[in-house]
Amino acid sequence: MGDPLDDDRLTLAGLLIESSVGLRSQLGQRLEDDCGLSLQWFDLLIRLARSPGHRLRMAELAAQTVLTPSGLTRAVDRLEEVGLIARTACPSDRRGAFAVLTDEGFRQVRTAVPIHLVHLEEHLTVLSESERSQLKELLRKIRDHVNPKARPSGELAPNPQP
Amino acid sequence: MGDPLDDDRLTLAGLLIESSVGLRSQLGQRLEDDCGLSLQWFDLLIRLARSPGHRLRMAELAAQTVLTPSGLTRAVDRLEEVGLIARTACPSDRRGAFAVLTDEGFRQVRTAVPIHLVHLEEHLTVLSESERSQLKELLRKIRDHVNPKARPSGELAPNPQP
DNA sequence: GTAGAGTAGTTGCAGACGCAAGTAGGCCCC
DNA sequence: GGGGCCTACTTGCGTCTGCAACTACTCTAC
Repeated sequence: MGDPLDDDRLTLAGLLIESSVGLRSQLGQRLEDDCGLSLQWFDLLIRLARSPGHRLRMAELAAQTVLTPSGLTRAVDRLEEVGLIARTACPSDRRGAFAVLTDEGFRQVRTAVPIHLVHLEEHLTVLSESERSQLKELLRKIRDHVNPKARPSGELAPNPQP
Repeated sequence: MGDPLDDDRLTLAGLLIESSVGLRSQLGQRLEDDCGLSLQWFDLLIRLARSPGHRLRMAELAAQTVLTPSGLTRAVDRLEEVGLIARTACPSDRRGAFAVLTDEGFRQVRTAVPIHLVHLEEHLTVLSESERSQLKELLRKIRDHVNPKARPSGELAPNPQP
């Protein structure tokens, strides 16, 4: 006992990573099968769908997601190639580019979301309603500490602090 | 409201993934800088260090980690190349191989763990002691549902059910 | 206005991964 | 005891990723 190899915090970090990776691979598989979208694409599309004008600056999108700017460039390349999103120039800053959802892109998220929710629910049945909101708040604390930039519209704001 | 694009469960899944990915990149960076180990290597080494005889079958190791068998093969190749682990034949099944920690490998985990714990603690300060154990139990439920195979020694057993 | 510093996004390159096919060994049953 | 089926691990191949270097533009100070 007292062996640092068995420290509780290692267990916690391990569980966080394992559950996230496991969930991602399960959801990704199902989404791919049922909608032909990778989880990554879905993630990008839904973030655009929730943004005003269905558009977001590249940098903003990169900050919200798991990707570096370089990774985002290629991901957007691929999505553009299949016509789900498009790039448009930013009028106020000619260096910048917007990624904007095409109609087809929006149509696809719209149909994918309910299906994805079914998959997700299958994995969340192990948690009660109150456990879910507990978990959400705990994770939010970690996320905000670990990647504060993701917050703006990474997810909808919680009840704001008074 | 009621828009499925804003469903609470999407937020929850998003937070789980974002916090895990964020944590991983932060911890990986620090560990790399301070110990010269990637998080992946550290993960493999510590799993071996906790196993009887500092050894595990390849398949078991693959199940516990984030890797497919093929990915594990290469990861072990690389670790073998730098002398942190070695492969040994399994006497009872000549198809199988054990990955076993070398002395140097064990020495490196031993010194890396306390450093890693410091890094980890920096991110966990946002949670109280009781929040940590709450979070641990919630995540364990998800992990067990999403990747039951990881359980055996993926982490130490919790208080067993009576 | 223009030099210099900083920022947005893209690309060359090398490393790592997963899938599917391959190899080698175990296991069962006739 | 040997054909057929399964399992453990490895390898070929295509894809994706991040880092660092690069281009193009903006902003500040003079």
